[in-house]
Amino acid sequence: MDKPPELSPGSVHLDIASAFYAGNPEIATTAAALSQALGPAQTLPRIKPSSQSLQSLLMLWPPVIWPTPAAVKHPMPPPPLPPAKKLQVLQISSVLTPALPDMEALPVVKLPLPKLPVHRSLPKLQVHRPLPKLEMRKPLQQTSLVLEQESLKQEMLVMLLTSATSINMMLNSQNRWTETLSGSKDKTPASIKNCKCRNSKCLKLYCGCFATGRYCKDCNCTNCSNNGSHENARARQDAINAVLECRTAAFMPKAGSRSCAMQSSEGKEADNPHLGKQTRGCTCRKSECLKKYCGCFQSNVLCSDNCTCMDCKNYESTEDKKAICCIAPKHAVFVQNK
DNA sequence: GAGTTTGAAACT
DNA sequence: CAGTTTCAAACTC
Repeated sequence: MDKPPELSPGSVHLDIASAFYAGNPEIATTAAALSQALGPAQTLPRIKPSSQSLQSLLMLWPPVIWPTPAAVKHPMPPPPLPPAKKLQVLQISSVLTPALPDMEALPVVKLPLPKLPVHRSLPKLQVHRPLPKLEMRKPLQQTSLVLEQESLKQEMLVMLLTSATSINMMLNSQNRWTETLSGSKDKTPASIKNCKCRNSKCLKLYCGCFATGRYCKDCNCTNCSNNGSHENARARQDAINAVLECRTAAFMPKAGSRSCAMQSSEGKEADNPHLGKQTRGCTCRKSECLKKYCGCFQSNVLCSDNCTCMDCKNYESTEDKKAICCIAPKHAVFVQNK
């Protein structure tokens, strides 16, 4: 089984393909193809969680949906790929159009072009002619031209690149992601979209909106301070600071999170390469990791060695798993041994 | 829709 | 760092 690429301590791993595995199985195959085409993964410069660099950390807000451990550790066979949706590409692209010219004014962290890991088990991309040189910061209009002119595979490649560019922009924006996502017809589950927080003021990770870096909008929460209003801006920023100071790896997907106290006492993620990366796993006790209580199950990934769950049945070839897969095809996508 | 169960986050 | 409490989502009826 392939292991995830070695990362320097504290570094941030940008693996778009796996990210899409976790969040958007529909284009998992394309992600795999892109991984093949682009080569091995690269890491972003390490960011130390010092107060001095807090501003830099904040530029990573809101969080990017990172690959879960199982998605990285167990490259999985891609699900059936639906027909390419050109309309989707256009929707995503609209985020980058001059309709939002102020995006250009945002501070930009110059990130190396993310080279994605090669998943050996994934199908090889059949390229009949050399692909055009990929340009991450290529203007959108050029990207669209390529989209129209190239073959279907290249079209899907561009779609991923566009998404990758969006991720890049998200990394450089604290609020734009929120605005663009909430304003678009994203596919975020309604349960995550609309929180019902009562006591946390939507400024703690209990709140799904806050935890995913979004403002509350059309939620049923009470006493909300995560609504983007001017008077709450400071409180929200303080909450973000507090969480980031506690855990630089906060807001990564559920998989082995450590409590704030635990992390701060350990204090040195750099000494432990398993902290601060996509090493979070579930700790389920009663759900057998077959219900949405389980973060792994919810993310459509199998439990991994990082999990400390009990009576886990969220692994390949479990009869219970198969049964649930039949009932809920959504969760039948990724099946791998623990 | 109300009440219960669950696991993560927060706290001690 | 282990144990407890709080919290909100998932689930059941």
